[in-house]
Amino acid sequence: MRYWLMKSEPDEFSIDDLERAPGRTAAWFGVRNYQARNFMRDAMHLGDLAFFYHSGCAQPGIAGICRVARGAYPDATQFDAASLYFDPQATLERPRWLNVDVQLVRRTPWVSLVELRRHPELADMRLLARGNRLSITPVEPAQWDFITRRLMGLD
DNA sequence: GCCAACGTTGGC
DNA sequence: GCCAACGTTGGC
Repeated sequence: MRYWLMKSEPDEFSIDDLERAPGRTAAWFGVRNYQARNFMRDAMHLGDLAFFYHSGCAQPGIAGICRVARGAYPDATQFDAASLYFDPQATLERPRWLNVDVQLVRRTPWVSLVELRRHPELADMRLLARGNRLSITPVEPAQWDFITRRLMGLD
């Protein structure tokens, strides 16, 4: 099993939205970056755990934990001409973009970006790399344990 | 609103 | 294949 960090702008889709979704499960749609898509396609598996990270807001940071509830499948919004995420080059036969489904496991004590940066144990987190903009990044098991145990106080 | 950093596009 | 121009991300 692998660990991930998935960014979402709370104005677009927040942890509250996921909590309110049927079965606390929703499609992680709208990823339009090949590297992030390939992570979903090639490396994400059912049951993987991910931090739900709020970006592009006043208080960027981790707000909860979710689980991959369905492996990668075509993102419906690429076919929807009315969607912000419409891609005229995508076809049903040859979809370009994928998404997974995620289910909320739990809200967690909030861990800010500033807090994450304070800890040398997390210095190698992909999220914190200079210039990183990837919306889906891997998290090492040791980093996951440090954040969940030491910073969130979870078992 | 600013701007650094990155990804994509398209002319050549 | 190169690379300049442009668009986007996302923290501040």
